[in-house]
Amino acid sequence: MIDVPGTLSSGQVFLWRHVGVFWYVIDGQNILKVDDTGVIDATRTITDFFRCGDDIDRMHESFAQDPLLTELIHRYEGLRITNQNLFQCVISFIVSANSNIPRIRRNLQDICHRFGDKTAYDDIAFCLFPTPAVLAGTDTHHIRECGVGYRAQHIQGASAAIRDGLCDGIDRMSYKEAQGTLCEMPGVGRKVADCILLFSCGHLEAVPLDRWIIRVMHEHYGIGDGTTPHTTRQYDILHDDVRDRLGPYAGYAQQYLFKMARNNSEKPLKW
DNA sequence: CTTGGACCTGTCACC
DNA sequence: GCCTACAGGTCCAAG
Repeated sequence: MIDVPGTLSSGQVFLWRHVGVFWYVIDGQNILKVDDTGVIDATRTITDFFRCGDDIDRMHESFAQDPLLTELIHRYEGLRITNQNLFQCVISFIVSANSNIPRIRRNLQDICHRFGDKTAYDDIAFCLFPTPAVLAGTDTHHIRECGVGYRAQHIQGASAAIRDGLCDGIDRMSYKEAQGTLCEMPGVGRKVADCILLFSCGHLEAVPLDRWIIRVMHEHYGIGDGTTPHTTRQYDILHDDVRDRLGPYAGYAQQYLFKMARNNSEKPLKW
């Protein structure tokens, strides 16, 4: 039903551990306990992290006219879009900018170890993700010690914005409205905003256009020229074309294509 | 509105 | 071993 390891290692989620037959996912101040059927317990609230309500059959139907996606939904059966804690998602993708996945994981783990509360669950030690107030009140010099470089200022600024209520009620905003709100934060441009809109706000029409997807859209669909857009205007134009081509489940389509692109790359994945 | 660069840090092909 | 390019982009100053 749900491909838990496949989903957790698909580049949407960075803070999780595989212990025995379970996976433990750090999701803000919450820790989710997961088995191969989905979330089975949590330290605070059991959330619908794997979006079990999504109509997968209907998504398959919407991909019926697309040979590549039709093949990919079978090859990667059970790959899901996640529904993550907003603040952690914001910081995760600010950290992801101009970086790479192994390093993103290290940076986020360091942030938890330095600034998050320590706790235990099933006799296993964990560090939670820090709150907006804690990171907002931390000097950028100390945030920088987590190896995030110039992103430290963005992390601090975005934390302060969220602490002050910028994103309150974002779940009730339209895609464009929420995008505008998110992009007010330092370090959040169109691509990072799309990650947050898709992985935390439930906007399935959001398609994060990273280097991988831009390459795939050019090579397999003839959309765009394969180079990363440099302006928000160029990004928006490309995003509209991609969304129109992939349909109402464009966010899911993006995740399948991203997985394919990474699996096809020569270098072994470092998870 | 478009173009050109800089930017922390780590890893990894090529010299 | 040493040097360069590049990594799930964003921001800022000029043209």
